[in-house]
Amino acid sequence: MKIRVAQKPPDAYQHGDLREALIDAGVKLLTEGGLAQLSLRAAAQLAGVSHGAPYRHYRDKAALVAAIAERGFRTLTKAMRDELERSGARKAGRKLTALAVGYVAFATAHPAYLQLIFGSGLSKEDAPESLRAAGEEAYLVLRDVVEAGIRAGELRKGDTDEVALACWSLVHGLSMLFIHGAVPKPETAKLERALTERVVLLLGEGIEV
Amino acid sequence: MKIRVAQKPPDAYQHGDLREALIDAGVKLLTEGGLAQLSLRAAAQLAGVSHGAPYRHYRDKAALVAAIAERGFRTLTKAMRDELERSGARKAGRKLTALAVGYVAFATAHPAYLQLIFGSGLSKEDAPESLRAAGEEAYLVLRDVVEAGIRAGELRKGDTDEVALACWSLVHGLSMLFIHGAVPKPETAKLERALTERVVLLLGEGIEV
DNA sequence: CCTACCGATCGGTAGG
DNA sequence: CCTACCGATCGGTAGG
Repeated sequence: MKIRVAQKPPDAYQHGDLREALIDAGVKLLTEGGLAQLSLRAAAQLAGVSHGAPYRHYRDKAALVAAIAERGFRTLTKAMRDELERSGARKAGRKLTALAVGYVAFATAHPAYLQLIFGSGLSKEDAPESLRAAGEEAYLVLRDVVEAGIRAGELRKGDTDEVALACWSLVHGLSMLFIHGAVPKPETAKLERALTERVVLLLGEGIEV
Repeated sequence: MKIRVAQKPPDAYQHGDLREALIDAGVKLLTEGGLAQLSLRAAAQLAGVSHGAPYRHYRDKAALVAAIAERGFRTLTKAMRDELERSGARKAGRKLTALAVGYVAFATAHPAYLQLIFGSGLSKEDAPESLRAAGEEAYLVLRDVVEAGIRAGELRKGDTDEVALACWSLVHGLSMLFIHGAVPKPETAKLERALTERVVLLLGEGIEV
């Protein structure tokens, strides 16, 4: 005889929005165990439903993955916007620094999102439209700042997308190196922020004589 | 009665070096199907041996993954050194550009390596010593160029590791964005190279006025 | 939304 | 280095 242990989380969703609850569960799995731990079945269990239930809301696993990635983009966009506002920056250089700090903080706080967005088989072609849009929105936060900076004469003249690409690459790369542990990760959020600011400053001023 | 179809590749390894053959197989799996397709069993099949055989050479799956990642680092190091030599660059700015071109070319030619190195659970702590050393060697190629550049007065004075971190972040981020398709990937290697050079130039000269 | 089931794959081990 | 086996997990579907 098998003892049946209650595995349903005490506060699983209650008839409410299983669709959202599954995303929550997926994020949790991702955060705690990485990409390999993300499965529809485990998400269903975490949400307190049977493993057949998710198919009422998602056609297949890829659909849930896309939904999680979409939320990731939205969270990232918000993190950047919040930091931008919080900083009260008015000049392009300061604004870009704020965006960078927001991006890196998001990345190190939720490494699973970046792993999912950039690490899974989600390539741009077969991504659902809403996911593509969420990614585009995040990019536009950066692009707008760059464009305004060039127009205001605070950034050197140049192709807006190319300058934005340089900023994005720098910050994304820094985030990935932090996440992977390739760089000794600063021990406090404050130190992380300071290092991020110095690295961004290098892009601002240039490293050559 | 079951028809037995020959699944052994015609030119699988022959009693030679199964250890190396399994790495080859793993790289192939990774390249063709991404991280999710990498399994010890599939690698064994590709190498033409039974699925129990790999355990004679690798304690577990993680050991094979580490071996593949190590080869990835060595290939990357070679790609950077080759491009550096090929360029004939003598000044730091040109050298850094060459390293960047080599890095990005490696990344887009072998996206699976970067996915494995930076995307799997290989964190710095539990990595075998040889893997850590291979990663360090790749970093030193960059660091040496930066250090020499600062000493020669071709790069602004500053913390060597911090400047190197900025370079690495920029190039790594650019590579990841290319791989993921977040940026419209240049259609030819020549265009990719040109874009990489322009982005690196932005770091060299700075984007602020 | 559940139970029961399918085929497939996996990591790993025993025993030779 | 092979065969045979283990327990586990997975995505997905049928049928209710």
